[in-house]
Amino acid sequence: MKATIKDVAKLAGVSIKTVSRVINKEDSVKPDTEKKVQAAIVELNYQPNSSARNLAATQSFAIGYIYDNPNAYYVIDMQNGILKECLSNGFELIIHPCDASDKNIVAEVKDMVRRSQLAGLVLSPPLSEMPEVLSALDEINMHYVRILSGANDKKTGGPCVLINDRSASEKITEHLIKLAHKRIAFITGDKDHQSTDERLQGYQSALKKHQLKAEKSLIIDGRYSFEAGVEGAKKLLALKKPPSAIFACNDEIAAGALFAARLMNFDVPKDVAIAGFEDNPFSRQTWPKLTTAAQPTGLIARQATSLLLRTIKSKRKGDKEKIDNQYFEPELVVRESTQLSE
Amino acid sequence: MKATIKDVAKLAGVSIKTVSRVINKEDSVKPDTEKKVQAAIVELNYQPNSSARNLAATQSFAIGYIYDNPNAYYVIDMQNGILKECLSNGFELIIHPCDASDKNIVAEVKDMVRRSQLAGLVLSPPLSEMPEVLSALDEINMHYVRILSGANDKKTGGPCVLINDRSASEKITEHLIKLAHKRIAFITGDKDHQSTDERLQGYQSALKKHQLKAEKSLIIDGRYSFEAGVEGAKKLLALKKPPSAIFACNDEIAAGALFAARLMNFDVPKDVAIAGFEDNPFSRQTWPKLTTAAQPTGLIARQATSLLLRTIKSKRKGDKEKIDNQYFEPELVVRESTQLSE
DNA sequence: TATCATTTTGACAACGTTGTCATTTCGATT
DNA sequence: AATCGAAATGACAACGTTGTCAAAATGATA
Repeated sequence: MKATIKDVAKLAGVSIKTVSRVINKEDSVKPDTEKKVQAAIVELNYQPNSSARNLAATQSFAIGYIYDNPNAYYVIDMQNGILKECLSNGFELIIHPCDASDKNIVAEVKDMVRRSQLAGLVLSPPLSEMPEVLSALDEINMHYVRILSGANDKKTGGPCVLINDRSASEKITEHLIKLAHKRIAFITGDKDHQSTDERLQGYQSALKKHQLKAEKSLIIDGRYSFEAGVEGAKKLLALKKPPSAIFACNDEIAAGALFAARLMNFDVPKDVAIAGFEDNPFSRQTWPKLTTAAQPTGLIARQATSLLLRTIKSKRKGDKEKIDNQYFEPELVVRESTQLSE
Repeated sequence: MKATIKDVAKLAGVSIKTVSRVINKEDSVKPDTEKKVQAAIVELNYQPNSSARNLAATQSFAIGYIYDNPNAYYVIDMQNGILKECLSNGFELIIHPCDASDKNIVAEVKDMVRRSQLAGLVLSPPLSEMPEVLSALDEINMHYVRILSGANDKKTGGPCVLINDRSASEKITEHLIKLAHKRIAFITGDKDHQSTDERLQGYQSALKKHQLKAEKSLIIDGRYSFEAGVEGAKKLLALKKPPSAIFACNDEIAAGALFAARLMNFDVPKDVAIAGFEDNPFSRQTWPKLTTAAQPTGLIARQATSLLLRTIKSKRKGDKEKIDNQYFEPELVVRESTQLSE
């Protein structure tokens, strides 16, 4: 039969409440007592009943991850990272797929938070960038951590993990410039995603830094999709003076560009160099393999979750601990789509 | 403030227990009473507290999805499908990534089931095919539903959703045969995955049916990975008499084969046709696009979950309802990697 | 109308934790 | 040794549901 806290208490010769204190890492337990309790826990292979915990405790031990991201690899990496951090802190994860473009998204999020009695929320783009979602969460006083593109802290409720897409974008652009490209085109992602802005700005600032003209006609409005990449690249390569390099806002677009280049008989990278962003696994499986910028999604997820849990715990204790934002910078990964290896 | 069952009871003018009965769809409630209760539930926007439910009820209202599958798209589709079915039945989903090749996998699964007090488990390949996992679950009397490749019911504990990979594999092979290919090669997936067997058998039986010789040298041992596809296809295309078509055990392998063909200056599909399996999203993003077999993963997941929940509920009531297995057959999707569109 | 079986309802004790507050123990200070 | 304050522990009532079993309402039958 499954051991309860009562059994542990009896075996350790202490009260139920003391065991509870040990489980919750409260600090007013003598080291001696704690050792006894821990031993009993191990001996009985005791696992706290999370339902009972959630019921009795004022706040719950579950956080949520709401995602709307067409990139399955990203979601899985995020999810696994969050889960790891949850597990080592005695929290549970409730996942919830959603459609950010749905008009009822705010109600949906609120509903989910209520139904699952969450203690907090991990938000990734595009949800982490939607003011209406954020203010709804602020209204009901829900903790959340946001993962988003941006170099500096926009003022908001909760803590953030910021990905410096702009700087990484500069790196990619400079890599192309170093390869002597003068006419570098850019295909954007969804207009309302902050990452699109950041990456575009990085591209533009790199051009400026190296005194290259940013031609309007070389910037194509796209979306984060393969098809947008195909279309965008087709337009670019059909120009009277086509660009010698295309920097796509993410790998999917870049894969589309690769496809279009092939279609129009442009050799990559000889006739046109192509670079992506995100280091999606398939960026290693295209021909040629894609130059891109890599971010450690799993790690980012873990750190974000850690931030969130710390916020929750500190609020519970009434601490005024300042939780600092975290910063990440994607790294340049050079592959054959821009530079043939020798 | 959040409404409790007590508030609903008061508003509806009945006892708490009656409300509980309505929530749990027990049958001994008068239609009149039920209507009143439902109205009160709606008016108060009442949501049952799942922790309290799980604590009080003998069995829990949570099921688990354990996955070890390198294909993120598959996992996400599965997960979303399971989640939908859970939501509409008042169940929660606990997800748990794992490594099926880990020696401690059985202990890990058991532990997870205990910790989260699950009512049941959804198993997809390769976990759904591991006897040691299944017997461990049988031992602790845990309900589960298995999703796996196979045409007919292997005797086992729980219900199954069976995917007829063999028949789909025959279809692909016959498609190649109809295109006048005589020497069709096959690159296998992981040896210990049932899907590898099934697909290989489908390939072989199609050859036989059309009186084609199954040359040993044209069957290459691979794994479910891009790299295995590259290597396998390299070997095949380096043969003195290379095959005119390659049928890869899944899309990732096929993408690798495509890569190798390009590397060795074989035009696809003119010099060599290539087909995959699974209809992974990226099979539409390769050059040329991959011919493959598509299965409705989300739907499969929902049906499997429905099967599981029915099993759980019927066992609870002591019913002896027979739960039937479900069958799916992937469909042939013809694209440019085997046949140029006109 | 009286009786009985059946259906429908309700009272109350679980379930396994945490929160609150009272009590005990301990060490330092007089 | 007596006193005090702080640290450590414990007793007991929550938390919001479901299970059990008894009570009330209903309908059928005599």
